[in-house]
Amino acid sequence: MGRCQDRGDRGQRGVMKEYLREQLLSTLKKRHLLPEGDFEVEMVRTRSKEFGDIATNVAMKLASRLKRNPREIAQEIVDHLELDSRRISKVEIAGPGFINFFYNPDWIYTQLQEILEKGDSYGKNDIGRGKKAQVEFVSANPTGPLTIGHGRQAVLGDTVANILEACGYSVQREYYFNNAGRQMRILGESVRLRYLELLGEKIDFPEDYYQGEYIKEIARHLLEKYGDSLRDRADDPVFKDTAEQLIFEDIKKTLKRLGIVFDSFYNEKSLYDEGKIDEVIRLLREKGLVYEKDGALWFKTTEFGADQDRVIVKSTGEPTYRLPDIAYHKTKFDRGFDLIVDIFGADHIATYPDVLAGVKALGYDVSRVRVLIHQFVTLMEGEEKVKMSTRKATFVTLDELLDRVGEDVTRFFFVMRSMNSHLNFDLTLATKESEENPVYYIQYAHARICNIEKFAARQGLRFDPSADLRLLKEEEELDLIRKMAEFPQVVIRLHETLEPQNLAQYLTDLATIFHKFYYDYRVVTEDRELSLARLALVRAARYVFANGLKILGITAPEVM
RNA sequence: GCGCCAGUAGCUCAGCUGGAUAGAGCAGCGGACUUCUAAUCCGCAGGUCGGGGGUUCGAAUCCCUCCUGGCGCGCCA
Repeated sequence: MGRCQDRGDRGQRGVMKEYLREQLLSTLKKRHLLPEGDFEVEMVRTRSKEFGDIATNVAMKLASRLKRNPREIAQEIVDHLELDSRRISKVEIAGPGFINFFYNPDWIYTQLQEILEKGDSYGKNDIGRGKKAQVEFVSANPTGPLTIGHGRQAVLGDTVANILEACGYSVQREYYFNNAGRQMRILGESVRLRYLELLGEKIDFPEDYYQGEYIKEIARHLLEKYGDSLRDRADDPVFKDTAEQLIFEDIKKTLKRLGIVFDSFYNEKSLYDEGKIDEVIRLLREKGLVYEKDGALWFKTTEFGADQDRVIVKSTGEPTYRLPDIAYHKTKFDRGFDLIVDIFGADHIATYPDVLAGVKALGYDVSRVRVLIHQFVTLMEGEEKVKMSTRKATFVTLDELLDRVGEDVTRFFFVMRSMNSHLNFDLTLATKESEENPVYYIQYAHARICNIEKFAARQGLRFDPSADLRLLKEEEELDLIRKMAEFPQVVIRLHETLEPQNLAQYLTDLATIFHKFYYDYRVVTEDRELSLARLALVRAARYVFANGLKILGITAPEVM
């Protein structure tokens, strides 16, 4: 693991990229083609394999600065470029002036070899080695079951955490909640009223209380446990506390189904109890960043680019939500996280700049914070749009979705699209679509490989790492290796973008190439040596599928 | 009025930070199982990348402007 420098590019492909970049740079210098000022030799992906494995656009970028024909420049570069033929077997000029490089097949085999050697750890890197990261997500107050909307955030957050783990970070998954606010007070009251109803009292249940059936269930639970002894205990915290406890259990159970387990639950209330709220006020006061007006305390967010200052303590003496949020984020820094990821729904788009301004005001390095905003899931019941509200109990729970389409499909569905896009979720089509879900396409590839290995074992053939990989000469075989070799770069890119759909996309592409190979060639043939080489090939593919699916939190079945 | 996100095939969406002929899955049409799993493969059809300007060798991608949809813009959280 020692060879990793602290740069983006790693692995064989990265090494090749650097090699070509250096050779090109020295050729440009030699031919006095290097312009004044900044100039980067850029290596780009090729559109398809007929354009080689990797290309550069330097000739085109130089054309305007040198006022010369790009193809002519490309020709001059190629004529004077000295390359190791063991690495690059062919160089071509194509299109408007691309210089395309073709890897020597030997080089491709070394990439396959690397996958086989690394196995389960292939694709991982140590960008985050020795660093602590925290991902905060879901963070729904325990006022009701998780909905499909929460599901998107839950899966997104957990997948981001998986990505960071694959990059060597030590990751903490945290759930932030508040059990002391108005919402929770109403929750407790809602339960109490339903309890009284069960005791036969006539209750006028307010419209803005929690309407869900689960409130009645909690009330029944109280009735069984305490009988009618709570009838006149209007101020007893037991209503709220029991509701909180039962709902949290429910939430955790749902998350567990998706394979999501939080390392930490952070209660907003503790910020008050431990004096962290007052501390923030004191610090901001010392820095002269707050002032009083109209009986309220204002934070000078305008000094951090906002259009107006914000109230952090109301004239009633109560803090606004901003203050605990800032104090909470302060604890993230104080707890020593090198990378802090916040995942919010689109409705919080306007609040996070205030929070960042707050921690910045306290002297922290805001560049450690990555805020991921995801758009909402629009739930469709056929043509009908369903407005979801926990309060009104017009929601479809995450559990119901899991019952209908299953855990793997749910996870894949929520990360196969960009978080920036609205997700149209037609419930009536969910089950039907799940039968054709692309997640099966990927899982099937993995299962097929497992089956091949079982079949081969029955023929007395087992994966042998010393197989002669040079027997893999077919285009489909080389395509598969090329695609697999991209995997470490994909993970590095995931670390940069934190956009899991890139991985979903990659695995789908890889599965396409694998299935095509499978259809065209048999792994187990009469030719023992070739069979061993192909067994090594599919073993490598199995590693990549399994490693990729693991990051997505999706099972890699051996049989389907 | 202001901010953020989106607008790409009939539908749902990708498009790797400005590259070569814009892709996939559904849906439609036509083919492929005596074979290691047909949850697969092959082919056909489907596009003024919301409209209009601009930047440059080159734009779905960057800038400006307009249109449409979503989410926000509180001494609510």
